[in-house]
Order: sequence, then C-alpha cells, then structure tokens
Amino acid sequence: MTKQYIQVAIPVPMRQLFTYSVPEALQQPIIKLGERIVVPFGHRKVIGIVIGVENENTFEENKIKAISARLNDNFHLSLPLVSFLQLCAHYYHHPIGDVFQQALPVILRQIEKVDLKPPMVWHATDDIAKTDIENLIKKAPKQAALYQLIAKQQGISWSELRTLGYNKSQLNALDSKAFICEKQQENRSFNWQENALNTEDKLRLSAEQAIIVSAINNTVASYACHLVDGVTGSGKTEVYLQAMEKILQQSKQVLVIVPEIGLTPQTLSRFEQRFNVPICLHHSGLNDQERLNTWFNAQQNHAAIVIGTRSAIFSPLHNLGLIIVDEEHDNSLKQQDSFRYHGRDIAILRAKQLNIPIVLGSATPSFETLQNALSGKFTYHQLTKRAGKSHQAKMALIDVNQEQMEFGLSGTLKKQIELTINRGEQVLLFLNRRGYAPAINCQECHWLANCVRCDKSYTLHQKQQLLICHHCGSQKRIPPQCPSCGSVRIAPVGQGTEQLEEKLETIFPQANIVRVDRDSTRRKGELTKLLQEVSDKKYNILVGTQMLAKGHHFPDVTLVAVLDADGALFSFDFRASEQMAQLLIQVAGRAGRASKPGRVLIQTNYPEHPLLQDLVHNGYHHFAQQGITERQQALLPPFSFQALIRADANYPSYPDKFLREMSAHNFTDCEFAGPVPAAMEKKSGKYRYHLIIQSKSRKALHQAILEILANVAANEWQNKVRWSIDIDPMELSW
DNA sequence: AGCACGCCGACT
DNA sequence: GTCGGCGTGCTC
Repeated sequence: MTKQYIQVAIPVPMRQLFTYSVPEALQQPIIKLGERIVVPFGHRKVIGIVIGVENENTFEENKIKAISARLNDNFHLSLPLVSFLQLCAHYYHHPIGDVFQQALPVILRQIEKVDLKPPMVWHATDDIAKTDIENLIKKAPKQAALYQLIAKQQGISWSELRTLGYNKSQLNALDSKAFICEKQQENRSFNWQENALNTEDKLRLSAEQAIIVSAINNTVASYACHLVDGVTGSGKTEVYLQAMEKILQQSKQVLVIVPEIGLTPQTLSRFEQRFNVPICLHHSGLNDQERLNTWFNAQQNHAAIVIGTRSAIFSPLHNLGLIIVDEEHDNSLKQQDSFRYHGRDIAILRAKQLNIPIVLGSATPSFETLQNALSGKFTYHQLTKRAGKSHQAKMALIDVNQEQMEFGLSGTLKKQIELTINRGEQVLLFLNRRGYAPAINCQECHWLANCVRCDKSYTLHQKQQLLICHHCGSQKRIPPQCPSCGSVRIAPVGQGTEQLEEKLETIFPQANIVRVDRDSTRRKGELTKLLQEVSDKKYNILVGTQMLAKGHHFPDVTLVAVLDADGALFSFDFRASEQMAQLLIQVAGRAGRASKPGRVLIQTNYPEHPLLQDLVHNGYHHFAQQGITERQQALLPPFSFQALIRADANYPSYPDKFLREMSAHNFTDCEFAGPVPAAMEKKSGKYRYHLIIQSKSRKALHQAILEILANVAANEWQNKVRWSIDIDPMELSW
C-alpha cells in the first residue's frame, strides 16, 4: 500500500484546505472526492469533505493527523456538486469549508450516525362509498377538498399538505373516519410514466408562449439562459410547466427556485395538478429531517421536481435537466449574511457546468438580467399580452402637498377607498413601516427615544406597549415622562401599519380591516390563514408592508395605494430606484385581475420627480432602459463589477484603519471607494465601515481580491475587527 | 467558528 | 484561595 493524503474542507471560516493521511486500513474501498469523513480537528472531531486525493504532501509531515473514520453511508457528494461548490467558493472568495457546510442539510454536518426515516405519506383508503364522499362535501368542504387531493396524489407527505394550506386537524378528522391512511413512502427511481401528465389541466398556449416553449425545448441538450419577461397574468407559469414537461418526459429532474415568500399553496398546487410525479420541497418551513429527505430524494433520483428557496440550488440532483428561477429580480435570492451568494447567479453557473438550459422569469427583470438579455448573452423572450380579459392596472400619482391629509391619507385616496368598498371590492394599502410609529419624542424639549446600541430611533409598538429597535431587536418600556426635561407630553411621530389600521377603523367604521406584516403573521401558518380569509372576502381593506406585494394573488382587490413612495427617490444606494420600481409594478400586478379593472394610486411629495413620472407614464421597461443607460454612463453595475468589504469592531478607529490599510495598495484596473462609515455607522453596539472595490473587468477585480486576501495576515488591525467580503453586493446600506 | 489557555477581578 | 470574565492564538 502506498501513502495516501487527502485534502479536506473543514467547517470553519478559513480560506484553506487541510491535509490528512489515510491509514492503510481505511484506504479500501477507494476514497472518492465528495466523501464525508470524520477527522480530528484541534481538540474536537468534525465532519469534513474530501476535495483532493494525493500520494504525496507538501505540508509538515509531523503535523499531519490521520482521519478518524469513513462513513459507510449514502450521503456523499457527487463529483459535479463538489466542483460546483468549489466554483462558488472561488467566485465569492468565501471559506470553502463554510460553503460546503451551508450546502449540506444540518443532519449531514453532524458526527452522529445519520438516521434516515423515509417520510410517512398519506393515501386514500380504497372503496369509500360515494354517498360518504357526497356527505363530506356538504358537511366539511375543506376536508373533502383535502381528501380529493390525497386520492389524486397517491402518496403525499404532511409537509406538502401543510405548504398547500391544510392543517393537522383536517387531516386527523379524515384519518379518524378511515378515509385516509398513512404509509411509509416507497422509494422508487423517478421514471416518466404515461399517466404522469394531466393533459386536461394543460392550457392552450398563445403564439407568444408557444414560441418560447419551443425555443427552450430546442436547447434542452445544452446550456442556454432564457429570460421570460412577462407581466403578471401573462402566463409565465404555463410556459414553465410546458418547458418542464419535455424534460420530465426524458426522465430528467427539474429544479425550481422561488423567492422566500413565493412558495405559496397556489404555486405548489399548480405543479401538483399538472404532473403526477414525486415533488420535493426545500424551504425554511421544513425541519431537519424533512430537509434531509428532500436532499436524499434529489440525490437518489426519487424526486422528479425539487421546488425551493435559494439554498435549493445546492440540492444534489442526480439527473438535473432544467433549472427555473422564478422572480429572478427578487432580493431574497441574495443571501445577506455569511456566505453572500446570489441564487440566480449561481443557478446560472450550475446550468453552465451541467450544460443544461435555465429559465429566468420576472415581470420586472433586474437591470443586470435585462442587460444580459439585451446584449444577447441570454435569450430574451417577452410576454406582452395578459391572458384572459384582465387589464394592466392603471397607475396615478397623488400630490400630497396639494391635499388635505388625515392620518397619512389624502382626501382623494379616502374618497377612492370609500367608493371601492361600497362596490363590494377590496382595497390594498401599502405602508412599508411596521409598528405604530417610527419614533416617539418629547413635545417640549424635542428629546427623541434612541436605541443606544444603534443610534436609531425606537419604533413604538402600541399593542405590546413597547419601544422596539428594528435594527438590533432591543426592547424598552415606554417612559412615562421625558427623561431629559420631565415633561409628560411624549407623543408618537410618524405612522406605521399598526397605527394606520387603527385610524382606518375610525374613518371606515363599517369596513373589516386586516393588517398583514411581520408582527401580525409571526405565528406559523398565520399568514396562510389571513390570506385565505382575504380571498374568502372577509375583509374590505388590507393594510400591509411589502410582504403583501410578493407572490399573492388577490382577485377582488381593485384599488391599491402606496402611502409613501418617497423613501427610494433620494437614496444614495444606486439600486434603490430600481427596487422601488419593481415593488410598485409588483404591487400593481396584485390589482385588477379577473376582468375587473384595477387602479394603483401612489402618494408622493414629489409628483414631478422624473423617476416616478417615467415609471407611471411609460412603464417599467422604459424606466429600466433609462436606468440602464444611466448606469452605463456612471459606470455602475452591470457595466462594472463591485466587491464590498465590511469590517466592524467595538471602536470606530479599528475597522477604519483596517480598511485603510487594505486600500493603501494599488491594483491594476481597480478603483477604491472608501473606507467610509456604513449608512448606519453604529449597529448592535458595533461600529461598521465599508470599502468598495470596483473594476470594469471581473478578472481584475478577482485578482485584486486575491492579493488583498494574501495581505490580510500582515494587516496589523486584522485581529481587532470582524470582516467579510461581499461579491456583487446588493445592499450597500449595511 | 470552536476551544483551550491565561491573566485579572470579586465571591462562596 | 477559586470561579469565571473575555482577550489571544491555533486548528492539517
């Protein structure tokens, strides 16, 4: 036997691999890349991933330890997945062990033996009398719907049913009547069957749609990136479904990436109805065991379709044939802590690597994607026609300077709300500020209640009788009198959703009002419940934050109002206006469906602002074209590439000096901006500084970062700060 | 990131 | 005397 050394990715935030020796007794069967092994690391044992196998080593021989054990299980990473993750670590300059750590389900990161319990799935019991079902439909329609779904699916798990909006008591009721029974899921390799397609559900494609589907179908054997750019209701989903059909028919798997909030019952049931194939979910609502099951089913080819949020891109799909990224402009596709990857961007990397097609869909494509489509890097498909008779909602601006305002509502808006609810239709009001009021102050000495850890004002939460800092989460009692001058005249300043809801109740006493924000939907399943009640028309007025703008369809909403659109108009973040426009258009997409015309009213202090004017009168695409031209002139992304280095510490001078030292060197074709204090310099007690590196060339930027990383060890402030790298940053304000 | 080691302050 | 606060340094 020869000496054997392996390079191992260890779950620590270090940009390096570790060398171990493999004792002869463990050299058989042959060690493979991607294998999970147990190794001694410092004073503990950890799970590592084998990244390289060699017969010699360059590291100090006497420091090398032997691996502890090999895991004789089915949970190794395939070769393509290993190289994909290495590519990701390289692209984002992120510690490789951490990348592997984040790509694995929690259970597979732990030393304990993996206990895979195949999920229990529900089946309909055979020979239930027709009369019993008819009775059930009359007495418990929701249970009946659940029963019919289960009967159709032949094996559906509780986590799927939960995602579809059913609850445990409905399921238990059917179980106790013996209408359904629970069995362990049979694990078979996915293979396309004749009856896997429900043809009666299939819609006839418009000419536009048909062209797109055939364009995608023509590239199934190689990489191609398709942008499907279509307004809400133009039939993007039908395009996805028919493109998937071709892939599934070849017994290949499909991966669907959706935004965090996008995995709604409607989305899932659309897939369920069309394809009678095993579908696995991957999202934050699953527990560790459920995630492991999805991972395993993807790897073993038991799943035909995996639908999930951004981290689903790391699913070990064994036979992947197509990737779909829905709502590709959505910010939740970019991870905003530790490993800051963009789900859409690495989905493209993965598609390239596997040489398969990828479809990006959006009604409001990001400027990056749009530019790639216009330049021919992506194939650009537009869906211009709305399906059915519904019309695009009309947008209009309300100049709040010219209006009598009451509780943040203009007279015009109040009138329109009244007219709408009198017609029996629903109203949707957006206010992107939760809580009762964004601040409280003393009316005599103007003292303001500020969070000491963040230098930002506390938000008043009236119902909880608390002051809460939305930046660090700290809470405080409401002071009975001003701590500065002793006055009792302490009053809320400004308005949040909680207050708006309260004020609307006094203005429209006859209306039923519901508030949907992070506070009112904290409990699991609460959001699904509220949304169901909205579609059951229990409410006339919906008040909410941008949570309401994403993914949900409200067919009876005919008036949407944005109470304060001005936040993004004067931001120093060059992406703020793009994001505002996307939000407004997404909001508009919620109104005026099902052939009832919808209206969107936008309250603003700056009705003449060119960005608002352009968006309202010329639409998103004209707006985007302008925006892209401006970016080109200013040499901002996508016409240049950025990296953001963040550093923080308990004193402001440390991160400042740390970054200053970094920027003291010269790098070819790169420019530095900063270091500057972050927009909120002090957060959670830490002082935060930013350094932006920008270059026209991605390669030059990459090279500069490699050099910076090589110099970090010699930076005298290095161990006094916490720091991180963000490639293609989206959020410049923190 | 863990984890140990080590050097100071305030307790049964 | 020692418990534990967190600064520092190391991990193949």
